[in-house]
Amino acid sequence: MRYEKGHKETTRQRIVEVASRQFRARGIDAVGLAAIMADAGLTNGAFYAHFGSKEDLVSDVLTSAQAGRERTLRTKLEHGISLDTAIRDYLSPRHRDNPGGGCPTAALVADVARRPKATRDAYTARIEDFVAVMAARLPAGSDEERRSKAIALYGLMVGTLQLARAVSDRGLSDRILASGVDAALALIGPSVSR
Amino acid sequence: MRYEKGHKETTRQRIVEVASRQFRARGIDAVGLAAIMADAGLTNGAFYAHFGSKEDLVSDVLTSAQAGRERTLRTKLEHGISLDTAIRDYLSPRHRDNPGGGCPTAALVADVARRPKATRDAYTARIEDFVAVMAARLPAGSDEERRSKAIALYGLMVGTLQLARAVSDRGLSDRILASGVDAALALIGPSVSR
DNA sequence: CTGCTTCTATTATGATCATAATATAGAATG
DNA sequence: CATTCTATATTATGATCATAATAGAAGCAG
Repeated sequence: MRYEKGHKETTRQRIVEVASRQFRARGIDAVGLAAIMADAGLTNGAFYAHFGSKEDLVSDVLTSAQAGRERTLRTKLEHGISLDTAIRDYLSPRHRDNPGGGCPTAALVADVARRPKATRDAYTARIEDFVAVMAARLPAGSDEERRSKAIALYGLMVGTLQLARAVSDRGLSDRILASGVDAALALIGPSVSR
Repeated sequence: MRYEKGHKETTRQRIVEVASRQFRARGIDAVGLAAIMADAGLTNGAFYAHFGSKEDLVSDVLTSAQAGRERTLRTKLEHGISLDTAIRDYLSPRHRDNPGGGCPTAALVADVARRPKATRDAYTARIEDFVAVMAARLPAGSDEERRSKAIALYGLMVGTLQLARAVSDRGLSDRILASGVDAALALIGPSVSR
């Protein structure tokens, strides 16, 4: 049947959103197209009306999820929320316990490293933008120094969150998060609004 | 046919080693048992003479790989290699370009977070030991302070290496590694042998 | 040197995978 | 109002998945 115009775009976005959540929660390779489509209220075969391949979807998901994260961070920072607070939110039990709705990089970096070049190209561009947003908020230093610090800070946050998620002992996991916060704040140096 | 005693244990170890490399290189879910067994010079069905399930193998691989890493680090440190050097080795292009032979945590943490409790329990114990080895080499501070720093340091190293691997731009990747080294050294503070 | 035992191979299972061809409903277009 | 167009459904493809049952070959115990 033919649907009202705009329907296809809506459906496509729904597929991306559903896939985004499932990929982050269960890993890219662990999620089949059938599961994604069923969750989007469609069947198997409808997938190829929207994407050329699963890899195309993966690329789309990574791009939109990371761009969404960047937008959220920028909005927060523009509304006066400190970088310190953003770091504490990132390394919070709430974020740790919600991988499906959380940072796509923390959930999928290792997976990204194994994907074809086209996918990694798209991801790389989003990472550069994201790091730039963080760097702009860092106190003191040359542009290159701030950029370097932002990169390491992001690496610290991503790695720490992943460790906190992997470990099965709740107490240890909490301490991992706390250690990450301490180190992150030490790394960015004395900030105006602590 | 019946083989000389000890043969089974040898074969089992070979399976673990092959799986360890493949898991780190391609991700746990992306590697099938058939590929592992073929690479070990055996066929599909021989697997269940050695392991009860794929998950048992995963648990074994994580444990042995992380324990191996800890042993290597401890040996290095005991032979007078500085923590700084160990960090530089970890965040080197060589390590980045050899995921299959590198740190199992950098390659598989996110995967571990999605595994059943038994697997995560085994992994958690290995991580605690690993962090203890690092903490023992940190300068100054109380035991708890050193432990906290060691955790964050490991998180920083893991996350940075992952970012360097995911990004498709070689120059950016190199800069990510360099930023990670700078931040790591800053984090551990002034050390005796820089 | 015969027969038991054990490790591995062979083969089979049904499920699920990504991908694709065909079918159909119904809105858009004339 | 008839026709064309298209988003989705249905169904099928062959590959590969983890797991399992059966078979066979050879070291070792008697």
